[in-house]
Amino acid sequence: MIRTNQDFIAYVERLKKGSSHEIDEHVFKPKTTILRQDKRYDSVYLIKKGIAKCYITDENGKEFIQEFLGEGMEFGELEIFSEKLTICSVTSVDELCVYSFSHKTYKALLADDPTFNHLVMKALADKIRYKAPRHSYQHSYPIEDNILRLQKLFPELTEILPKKDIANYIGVTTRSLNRALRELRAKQENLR
Amino acid sequence: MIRTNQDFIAYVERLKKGSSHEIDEHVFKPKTTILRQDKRYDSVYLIKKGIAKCYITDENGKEFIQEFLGEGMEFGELEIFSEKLTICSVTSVDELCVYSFSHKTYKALLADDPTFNHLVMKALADKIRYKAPRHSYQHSYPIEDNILRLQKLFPELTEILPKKDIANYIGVTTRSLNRALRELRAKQENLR
DNA sequence: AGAAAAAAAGGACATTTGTCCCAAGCACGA
DNA sequence: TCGTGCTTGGGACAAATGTCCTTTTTTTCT
Repeated sequence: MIRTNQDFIAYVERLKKGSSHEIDEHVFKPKTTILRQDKRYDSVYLIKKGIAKCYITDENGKEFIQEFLGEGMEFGELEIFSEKLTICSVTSVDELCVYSFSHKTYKALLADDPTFNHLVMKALADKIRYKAPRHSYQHSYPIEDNILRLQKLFPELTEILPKKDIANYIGVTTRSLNRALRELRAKQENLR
Repeated sequence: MIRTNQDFIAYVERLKKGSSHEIDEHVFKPKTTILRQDKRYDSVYLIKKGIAKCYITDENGKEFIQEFLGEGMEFGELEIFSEKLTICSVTSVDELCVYSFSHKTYKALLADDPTFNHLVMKALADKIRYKAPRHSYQHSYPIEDNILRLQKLFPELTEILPKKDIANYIGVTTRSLNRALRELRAKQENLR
């Protein structure tokens, strides 16, 4: 659920030391919104440390969380390829350290550095691979199954995130999430 | 809903005429399954003409349609970047004409042809952009709204596709789709 | 520390969607 | 041309989820 990409971060750190490219560093406080849906930006970010949530808000104000980004994941890169507005808002969950590239630098790297090019391409492909089964799974299984799956994959996450985020990630209301959690607890009582 | 990419097809046709690369052509009959989920393949396909559906089947046999691919859309390309199994099955809806590249050829083009490289990258980025709001929308709105949206975007599609596919695309059962359609009809009666 | 705001939990009820059926229409192959 | 098997349409009921609201607890800010 929290996605990472060690290869990418390792390579960018190497690049930055080489210092032939301008790569900046930033630190954002928890709960800072870095990208806002439907705006235009001129930077691409790569997460060095921390967790960010990437989400869409619809007209009714409902949030739908696309993914949680961890070390080595980038955001703001889609706008390099089609000169459009950002589709997702991105907000830091805890303290977030990032590397940032201007569009200019990023494009230059894509064009001149085959390794970088390949890493970006792979990262895009992985985002697609990741999303496909996820939405399918969420549709096909009851909330309880989704919770169990999540708790198995990221036991620690339930501690960090507010219930609302977990609900938005699964795509249900907080009420439904609570109900499901209670039923799970009841079942575990019964087992003892 | 049926996605296309004219730039890509135009460029590949130009490439093929140049004939320095091996690009084959294939025609598939309607309802032919070209890729099967969880198998391994050695080709990438680009649609020249026709429509294909791209879907995931879960353990219970439920299909969830990811997207409908039209002219200029590719499939089987994700496996170039991570040497994994295919995540989606792909089946022709009507007669389907495709160009096909061996992985070897495709990789060579990616490495040596910057225009091709850029087109592929943009295509990947667009797939991500496309999926994000779609799943969010489907979750947040009732079936009726999803149908109306679909009918507005692709009035012809309702003719070509069996109801089951439309339901699978929206992510509901055929029963629910029918119910929603009937209610829509009733509402339109009332207006007159 | 104390007030205000946000998060968590859950009751009661409404609505949506799914499941399980059955029946009619149509389509394609033996 | 006659079946056999999809596709379509819908009834009846069950289950899941959402909405609205209230209460309690926790966090945050001054």
